[in-house]
Amino acid sequence: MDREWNDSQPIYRQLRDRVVAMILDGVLKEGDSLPSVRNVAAEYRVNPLTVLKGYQELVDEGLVETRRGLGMFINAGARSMLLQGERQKFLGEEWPRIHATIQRLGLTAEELLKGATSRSSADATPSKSTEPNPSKEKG
Amino acid sequence: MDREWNDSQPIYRQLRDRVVAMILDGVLKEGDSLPSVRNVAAEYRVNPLTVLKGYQELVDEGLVETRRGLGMFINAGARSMLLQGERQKFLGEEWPRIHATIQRLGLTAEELLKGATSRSSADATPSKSTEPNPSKEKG
DNA sequence: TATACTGCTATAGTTAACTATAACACTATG
DNA sequence: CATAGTGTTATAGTTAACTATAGCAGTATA
Repeated sequence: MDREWNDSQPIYRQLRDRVVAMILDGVLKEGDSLPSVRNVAAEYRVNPLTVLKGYQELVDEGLVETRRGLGMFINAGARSMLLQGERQKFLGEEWPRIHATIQRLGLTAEELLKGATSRSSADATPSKSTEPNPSKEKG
Repeated sequence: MDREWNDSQPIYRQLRDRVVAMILDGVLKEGDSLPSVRNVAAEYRVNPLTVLKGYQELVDEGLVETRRGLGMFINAGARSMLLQGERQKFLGEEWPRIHATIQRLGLTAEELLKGATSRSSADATPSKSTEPNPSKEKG
């Protein structure tokens, strides 16, 4: 877990996404309590209200439940709901755009599957040519 | 070109990305003029200032040039600059996150990169199991 | 000169995201 | 009761994104 934020999306949403990731990864199990609003706020140096907002999204999605005075707990079935819902969202809304980008950049499956997970540098030296998609030739 | 916007990113940036896509796709060639600020603003029902802001990003990136009274024109070398820069950005910043998501959802990057293009419905029926990453077993 | 295109600036207002600070309400422990 | 942990609400301020509206400045044509 890095302590930094992406400028391309609001913090509260990134926060929500991290919890989702932790549930999917099994780091947080059903019945577990989420780290407290104040703790998270302190750890990430973020306003408690921002954390709360992220957590509330999870409540609204039915993934998490609040017990007053105790904390927030992951509901039973949260993970399978997530697996289904997030898959659908990803395949339907995100992947098409991503795939289009990949093709536009002339990147190959090989290229992407090579270093993939742990890599965060990037050589930008694809195996093909410099002319990726000479298909459309508008007049 | 659809006339709609994504809530996950500011309009001016999406606008910039569309022009970039058109350059990469060869729809807009070097030397060509961009559609005018006012035209785009009218067509997409968006404020001219928002369009201008998107265009200015392109100018700042050195992809586009302004000729007062005439319009904005795509610079020579814009496409190869883009191919290099966007590849690097994608491989270094976006793909690692995307790949992590794919794995979390129990999907395989291979499969997505193979078929995928024209699909936008989403079945949520991956070839593996329903338990994607049972690696971590926190106490 | 006038007309009609360009990019661009100026002014001003709305909304969403985020912030700081404080206090309230509930639960468990002592 | 007090204490210390939860989530939650209230108040108020900053910033970025977007909007509406108007006008300036340059270019080309007539």
